[in-house]
Amino acid sequence: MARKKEYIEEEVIEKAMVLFWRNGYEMTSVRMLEKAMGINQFSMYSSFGSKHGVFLESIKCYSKRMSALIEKLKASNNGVEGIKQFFYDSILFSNEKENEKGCLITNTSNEFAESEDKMIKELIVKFTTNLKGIFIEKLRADTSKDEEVLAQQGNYLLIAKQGLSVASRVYGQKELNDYIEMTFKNL
Amino acid sequence: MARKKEYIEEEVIEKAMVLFWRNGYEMTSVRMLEKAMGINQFSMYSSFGSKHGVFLESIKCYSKRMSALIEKLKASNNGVEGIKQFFYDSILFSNEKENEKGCLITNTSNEFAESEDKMIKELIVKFTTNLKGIFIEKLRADTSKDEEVLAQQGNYLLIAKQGLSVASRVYGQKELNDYIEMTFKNL
DNA sequence: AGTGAAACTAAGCTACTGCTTAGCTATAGC
DNA sequence: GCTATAGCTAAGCAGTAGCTTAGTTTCACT
Repeated sequence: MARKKEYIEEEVIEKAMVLFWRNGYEMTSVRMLEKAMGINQFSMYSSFGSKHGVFLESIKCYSKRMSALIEKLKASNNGVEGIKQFFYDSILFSNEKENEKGCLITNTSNEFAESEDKMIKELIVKFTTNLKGIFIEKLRADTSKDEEVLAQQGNYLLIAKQGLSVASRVYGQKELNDYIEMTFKNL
Repeated sequence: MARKKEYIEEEVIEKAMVLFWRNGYEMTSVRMLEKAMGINQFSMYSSFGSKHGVFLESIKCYSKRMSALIEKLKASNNGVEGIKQFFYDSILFSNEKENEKGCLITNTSNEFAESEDKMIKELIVKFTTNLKGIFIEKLRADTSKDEEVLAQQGNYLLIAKQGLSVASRVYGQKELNDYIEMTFKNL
């Protein structure tokens, strides 16, 4: 006894996800979402409650899409080779969405670093701890590597993420494949 | 034959720098700058032209303040120990400004990653390539380390900075000292 | 003391933010 | 075919963004 929705929520959220991925949360306005999602602000707010709600669903959508790649990583028996493949797959996913950005969760983690947003933090922690665990497991399983070296590399990764390191972000996404190649060929 | 300025540009820029350092460019409003710098918007605009102008000068100010630490790093003869000291000095500089954030240049590099802002990019590249060069030089000079391992560590650093890595940003600034300690004690 | 130029204050400009609401339209059940 | 209900459109809300400007004050010079 009422009118039908003229859109499918999963479909419009996927479009929102791409936009948030490209611009980040703060740099994406409700007007931009309106255009990209192809629905009116009213529909957006009645479906997802707020801009924040749209963002949360977008992250969940991203997380869901990454699950397939993570399952593939889990299933791989070769430690380092599996992780390398995972990086390639991630880039493929980005290209598919015509997106030059890295990982949406990492970007969000950076943008919300000083924020107290519990729902966002929870989603990030859930995603990253899971993946970190799988990485460690895969690397441990690789008997060809010295554990001491792996530990050091892990710590370097953490320090770099802390942003205290001053390694530049000058290089573009294009050169990334080369870096991955360079890094993993020595492992 | 005119009125005197009631403020010193270097002094108010230092206050702007601290604010930008804490909040980033976009999250710092002209009203906030007005209060922090203790001058009126008109004065701000007549001295620096725009919010962007204030930001550029703030980065230059930061860069200048870091020069002292960089000179100390250059003068050090012990490779890894010098870099470790540099990290500690950086934290000290942050604490001095009652600031929990990492490096302003790194933060800016992240915030302006997809931007086309040439002046900002130029300042970032200048700062980072210089420091990266010094790091490499210092590490090369340390004969106690295997060059292969160093190369790998450098690449990891780059990959992590690219944001493709999914190492979490969950850890706070407080734990950072421990991480530095952990990382360098194995070097 | 009077004058011109620069620095000051405070109000106001337009554009945009996230979000709401009044009024119209399509639909399922009777 | 009528009605209740939910979705739709588009205008508009208050708040804030970066920036400008009209009007006033201070000062070095004559």
